[in-house]
Amino acid sequence: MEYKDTLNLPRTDFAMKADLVTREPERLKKWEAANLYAKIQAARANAEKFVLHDGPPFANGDVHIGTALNKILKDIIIKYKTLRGFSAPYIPGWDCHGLPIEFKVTQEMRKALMKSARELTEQEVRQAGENLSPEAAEAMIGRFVEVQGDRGAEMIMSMLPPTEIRQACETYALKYVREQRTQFKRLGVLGDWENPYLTLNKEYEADELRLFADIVEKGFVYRGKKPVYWSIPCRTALAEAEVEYADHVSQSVFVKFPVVGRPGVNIVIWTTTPWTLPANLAVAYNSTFSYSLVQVGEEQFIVSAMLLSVVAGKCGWQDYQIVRSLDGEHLKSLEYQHPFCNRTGKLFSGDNFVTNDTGTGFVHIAPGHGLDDYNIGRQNGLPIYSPVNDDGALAYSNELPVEQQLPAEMLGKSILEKHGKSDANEAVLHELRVRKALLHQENYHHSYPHCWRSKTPVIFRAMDQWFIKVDHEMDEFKEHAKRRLQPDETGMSPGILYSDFESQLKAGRGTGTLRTRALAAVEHEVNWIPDWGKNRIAGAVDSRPDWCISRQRTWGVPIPAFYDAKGEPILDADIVRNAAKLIDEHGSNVWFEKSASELWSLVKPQDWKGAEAAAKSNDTLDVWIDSGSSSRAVIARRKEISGKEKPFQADMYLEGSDQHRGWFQSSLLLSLAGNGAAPFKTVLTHGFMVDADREKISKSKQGGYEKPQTAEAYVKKYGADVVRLWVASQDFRNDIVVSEERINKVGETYRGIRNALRYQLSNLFDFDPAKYTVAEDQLTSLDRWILGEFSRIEADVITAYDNSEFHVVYQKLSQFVAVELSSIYHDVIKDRMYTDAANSPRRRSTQTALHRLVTGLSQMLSPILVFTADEAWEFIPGRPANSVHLAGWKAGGLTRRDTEVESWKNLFLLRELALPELEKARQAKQIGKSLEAKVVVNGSGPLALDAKLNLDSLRELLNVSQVELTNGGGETVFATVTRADGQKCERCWHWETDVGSHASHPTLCGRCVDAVKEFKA
RNA sequence: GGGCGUGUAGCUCAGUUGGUUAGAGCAUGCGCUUGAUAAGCGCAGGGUCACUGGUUCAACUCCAGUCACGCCCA
Repeated sequence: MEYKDTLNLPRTDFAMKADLVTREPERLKKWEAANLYAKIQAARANAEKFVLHDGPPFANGDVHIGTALNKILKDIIIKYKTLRGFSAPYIPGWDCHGLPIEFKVTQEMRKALMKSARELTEQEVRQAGENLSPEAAEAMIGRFVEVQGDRGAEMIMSMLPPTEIRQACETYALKYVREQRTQFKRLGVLGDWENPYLTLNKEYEADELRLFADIVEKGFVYRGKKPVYWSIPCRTALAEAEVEYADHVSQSVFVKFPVVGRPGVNIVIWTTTPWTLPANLAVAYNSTFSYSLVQVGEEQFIVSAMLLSVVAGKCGWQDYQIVRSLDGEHLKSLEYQHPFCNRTGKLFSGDNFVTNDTGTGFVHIAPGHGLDDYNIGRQNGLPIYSPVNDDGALAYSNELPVEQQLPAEMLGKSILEKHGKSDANEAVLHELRVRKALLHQENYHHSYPHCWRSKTPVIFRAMDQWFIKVDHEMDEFKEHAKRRLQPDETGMSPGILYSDFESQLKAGRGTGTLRTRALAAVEHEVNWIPDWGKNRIAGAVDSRPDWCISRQRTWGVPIPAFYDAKGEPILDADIVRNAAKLIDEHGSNVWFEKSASELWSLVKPQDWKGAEAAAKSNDTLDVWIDSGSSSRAVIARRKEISGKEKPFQADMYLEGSDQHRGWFQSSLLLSLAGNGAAPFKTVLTHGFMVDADREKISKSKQGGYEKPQTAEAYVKKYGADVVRLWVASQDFRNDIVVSEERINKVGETYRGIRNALRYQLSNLFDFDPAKYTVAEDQLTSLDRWILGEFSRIEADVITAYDNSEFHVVYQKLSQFVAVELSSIYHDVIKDRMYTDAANSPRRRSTQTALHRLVTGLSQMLSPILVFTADEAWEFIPGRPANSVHLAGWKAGGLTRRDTEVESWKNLFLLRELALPELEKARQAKQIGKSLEAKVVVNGSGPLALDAKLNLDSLRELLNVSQVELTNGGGETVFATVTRADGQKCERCWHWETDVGSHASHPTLCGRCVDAVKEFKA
């Protein structure tokens, strides 16, 4: 008889090799077939809710590894909360509108047209314009014939109706929604993937406008001017992404501005855009610079001290003398006369853009023609004056009285350059020369923004835009509250809208403006993790200008505004609500399809007393309004996640730290203005992906090798569970390192965990918990020890999960698996598991512990290792649910008596004494494996007493054949090692003195003889 | 350039209110085992706590500055 066959060696089909790349997709299919997400929701139907609201990624391109990180973190939290018994539904979303998509789509269309424009026939162009009005179609063909060739594409594009572009954008966005959805699912993220929220859905658009209507109603929205990029040939405003920088030669000029009340004294200003001088309203200096007043002939000039010699050289000042030096204090009180307009201006400090490396130390300020200029203008109450018309020609503007504006001979002069010169520039320079105000002129080479279509230099030009007023007095809107009595379609009633605001007023907070109210909410009503997030968003809110919400784009939600015959804007809450209803039915294309008069008749309120509309607005809303409206369009709307008291409020938002200025802020401001309170209770942020050198991964390194940036690349190579474990392994509040080394290390840890699970499962092959479970007080001391340790780990892990410190979960669990389990418990129990009789109490005790351990471990791991934990779960005998993701958390550890804990502490002290001795014996070739040894514990005292009382446990813990005690050596306890007595038992490999004394089994020890007798093949 | 962060062994993390020779796991090297075996166990090596200066009897820890990196602005 082969004694080996009488052992209870481990058996399992749970594979050692993970093979995640092929196994995970199979499990995914299984989950989908079983409708796992729906089952989980049903199982938690009546449980307390936890709502994590998904920030929508942009529906463009493959899922980036950083986006995957975000989704995985969200999924870990959702799965953990579910595990702990919460109802935690997850509704994923996508941001679908916006310039990047429109840009890409129109570029593709343009490319296609470019290719074929040469071969297009008039017939084909006619067909392309089929849906246009007859006049528009005629015009299109006319222009096509006129510009046949490459430019034909441009023209056809410019004639394309917005609905066409919008249709193409929608198709594009939906394609990427589908692709990204597949990629997100592959990561193991469970959610309502069949019903995600899309900002292009008509229901979403309608709810967004309903929120907007409330904001309009409360008086937050106004029309004002702001400089935008303007392309003269294309007669359109451009977005940042449509501007490309190219070398350009500008006219750099020094101009003298006479100081009022100081005859002969002049400031010398610098500009590279002379045509903006008619719009000059101020001059900026740098308060940290020193300035010099210099005498040149009859005149005196003020310039930066540092730049004086350069300026003098350029202006040809032969001998000049410094009269005195001046600083910011002197300058801020000065007033100057405009060189050719009938008005004066003042000086302001502009330290962040007035430099000392070029120019004169004074920069001319035209608030209607530059961003720095605009900010200076806004800060100091100057009009945003832009005397330029749509054709890019100088013109009167109604910000200033006509008599203060530019000389009549400049009117109509074009800014557009031809052969490097523009009429407007020439006219201004001529005027300056005539008035002897031009001190110096030269060519200036620099990088300047150009229109991507026409390749001409763009100009900065202030245009009318819609704004949300951030310093709007919020108690003004109490009056508006009385107007609305019925809840709107989003379920938001005036009571909800205003009650919270009232309570804030009573608490002494939130009076004043939207800005101060937002800062109060940031400070008192939202929990920011990590806490510096609070500073971050407070800084953003504190410093932000009014929110410019209009875009001159096609792919977005239309602003349902009109203009009357005089061109005055009409924006009214009821009109917006009616438009919302219309869009709810037909989608926002209706705004682009129907004429102004048709729309007006559809949305005009019955009791309308204002002016009649003559034209409709063609602007769309900033996309940050889209995603920022999700508190209404998603949280309040979806029954499964809407809050009880505040329907629009979620428990948590979780995004990258860049969203403090982005989505967190837009959501907060819109919700405060429109809903009355913050949309989130807790905001959790994570850092960004960086490579092994801690630089951002998009940066391509020397040598040209660029790291894969899509989630798919990593999932295909390592499997989703390893990617997820890697996400969990690092403190995500800092930056996350993505490197081969790191992921490989995590892969090692994964294998360690998987192997521990496998070992436990393989020793439960004959364990039926219903039959063999041993009561807690009957468990062996060793099993009680490991379950006690497990209890400690459980508590730590729960705390770590609750604090969203997944790296602590990772550390605790991986170290527990490596130390307490693998190197101690699993190693020690081999002996009893393999050699005891199958049904012996000692073996069943250990199986009871293993069963509890593997169940608990699978559960604790399930939020992170979503596939592996579920795979292991299927092998657990008598498991309480079909999937690990369906089961509720049940503590697997136990609490031990203090005396027990104390004894075991001592046993481990003894182990620490003995192990080095065993190692020495091994090095000396006295023994090989520990079972060949006998350990003698010498000494007396409590340590020795515990050894005496737990001799069997100690022997197991040391994995030796014999442990003996002697009193020699006094108080100090020490261990000595010798070879074990007796002979090696063939079956259990222990050295025992009774081997040979059993006639039937001469090579076995007594314990094995008994086991063999009981053995049933 | 400004704001907000981060910087502890090769890697990922601990490190309490300042208080012994700064810890853990993994990885590495050397052994043991061959009844978890493309596994398991043991032992060992490895750190100017980014740098500089200051406070203190004492600094990884507190203060100031520098450098590097990230995010957001300009």
